[in-house]
Amino acid sequence: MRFSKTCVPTLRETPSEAEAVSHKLLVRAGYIRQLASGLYIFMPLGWRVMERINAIIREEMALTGAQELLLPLLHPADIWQKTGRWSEIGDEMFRLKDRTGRDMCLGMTHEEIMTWLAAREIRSYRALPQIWYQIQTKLRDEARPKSGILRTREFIMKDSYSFDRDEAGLAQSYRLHEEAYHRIFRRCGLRFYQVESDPGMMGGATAHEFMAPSPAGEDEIALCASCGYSANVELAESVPPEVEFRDWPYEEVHTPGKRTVQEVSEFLGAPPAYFIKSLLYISGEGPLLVLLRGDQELQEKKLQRLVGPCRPARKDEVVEILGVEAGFIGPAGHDVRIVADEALREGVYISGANRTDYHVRGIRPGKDFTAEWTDLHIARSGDGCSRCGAALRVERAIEIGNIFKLGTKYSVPLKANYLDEDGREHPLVMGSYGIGPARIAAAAVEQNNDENGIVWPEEIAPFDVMLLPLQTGSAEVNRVSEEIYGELSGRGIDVFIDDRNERAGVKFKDADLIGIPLQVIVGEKGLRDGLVEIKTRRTGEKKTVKADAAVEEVTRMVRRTARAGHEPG
RNA sequence: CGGGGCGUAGCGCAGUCUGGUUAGCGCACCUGCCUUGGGAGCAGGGGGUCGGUGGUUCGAAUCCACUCGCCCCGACCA
Repeated sequence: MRFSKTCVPTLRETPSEAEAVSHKLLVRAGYIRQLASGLYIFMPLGWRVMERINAIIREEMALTGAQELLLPLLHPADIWQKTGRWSEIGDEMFRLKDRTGRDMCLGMTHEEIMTWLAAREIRSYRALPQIWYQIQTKLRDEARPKSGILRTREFIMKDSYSFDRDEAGLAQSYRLHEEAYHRIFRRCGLRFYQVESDPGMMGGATAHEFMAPSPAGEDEIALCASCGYSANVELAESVPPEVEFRDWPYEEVHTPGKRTVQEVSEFLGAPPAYFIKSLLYISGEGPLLVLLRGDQELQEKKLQRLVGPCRPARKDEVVEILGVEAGFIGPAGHDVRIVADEALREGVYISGANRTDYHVRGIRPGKDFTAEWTDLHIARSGDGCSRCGAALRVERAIEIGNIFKLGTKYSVPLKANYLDEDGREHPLVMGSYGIGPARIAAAAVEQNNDENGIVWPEEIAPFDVMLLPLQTGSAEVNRVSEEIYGELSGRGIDVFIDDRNERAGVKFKDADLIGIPLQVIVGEKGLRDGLVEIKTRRTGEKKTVKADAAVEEVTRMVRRTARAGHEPG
């Protein structure tokens, strides 16, 4: 392809609204343009990257035996009503009416429609298992689109769905996806982790996320380098640092106006870890008291998994329910349900005295109060791994894929059943599996860039080679360039030739910014000795070769990286 | 949805507080000369309803009200 005939609007300056590195670079290098908040246009180079990613996904999905199909993105409401999600999901679903007044929505995901299809077309155990997938646009009216193409309101997703006769079959389909995802992300050149995740509203028990570490990510993951434990911090378990307790006797202390752990800690001269933090929450089943060590934070997702949807109590509710002002709540003497973090099981603590302006020192769990013990705190870097005790590391990461065991959550309400050998009817056991190609692209840029621009991983770069004829006025430069261009193209190598009538400096800058892995530089200077240069974008390394050997050498370099990318994970 | 910031040429910005020439600068764009291995130079040129609406005023990019849009933090996120 020729630069002069392609719309690649590179920018010298960073657009002011861009914050994330990938956003800045993708806009500057002419890959994407924004239409409105959370709505992006993929320019020719950007779309090539997406298509290359999708091609990898298709190849690897084919190896699982999955079949590609395409579903509508405009859905009738009644199917979503049958599974209950029409009412469960709030403003995040785009809703509309057709001309006859029928309620419709734009697909945020396709469990309902896939299950609807399976209900009609799968009858027998003989047809199982099935894996169906599509690469389709999804629409979600995000509360806050952000970071360029990392979180948008309209985005392309590869979503697949497995249908099995039982849990064992589902486990197999799940495993096939795990393996395929590892191959896909590896080929896309990403550093990533597979972590345990919260199944959330998807239902089912098991779920994993694929996370590409990056400061631009929205999630945090806890990792153990020693035993390999890895989980989203929403559910990551950890053992907070141990504390040397003091053998305080039980006594009330006057703490006038000191409410927060921080304030009382300073006032009494005892570190926060010696405190019990008491938080009142309101759940569907009534109030509950949540206890944490003073140096820990509550992970609300963990609490919600235990007690269902809940929220912090208001100040007036605290007084009404516990009979004490917030700030002086203690764990003892209440008849509400009490849940406490594991870290509090042992020790001697200070906590509220359930009396304004007083705290109690010398509280002993088990003796002075009882509770349901569970892991409720937020895992932090440096905490001990709950499996092996080694130090955990917490990193920010971009979610690039997820896999869920759904079970029969959708097949039951949509009556997606099959008949077994004995003619008995059973619901299909399902899984669902997503990948965001645009997030792969963004994560790849986040992880692969330098001060000059993008450094694409080989397999997802828009082209294999960027060819730079430095002097378009020179017949010799043009002749050699066109020859190389033609021969490489003939060998199936994708070449982008910068045939613009620009100065050499402009071409170098744009080539580095755009980030194609190899640059072939054809200039008058080199040609005087019959030489051209091959530059590796990532390392900046340049090698000089005879012009007539360039095609061979480039072919060798491209094939080598391509092979490396295909190695199984 | 709460908090903060910003809307002036394709991009990046100044001017707004303290109203008053023809609204300015850099980059980009067009023409010519010159130059040509890391975003050249000189000369000339095109491009703006100052986000929108309404108000105050002799006079509004500038002051006031409303409104729309975009970004960031948080809440949210099958």
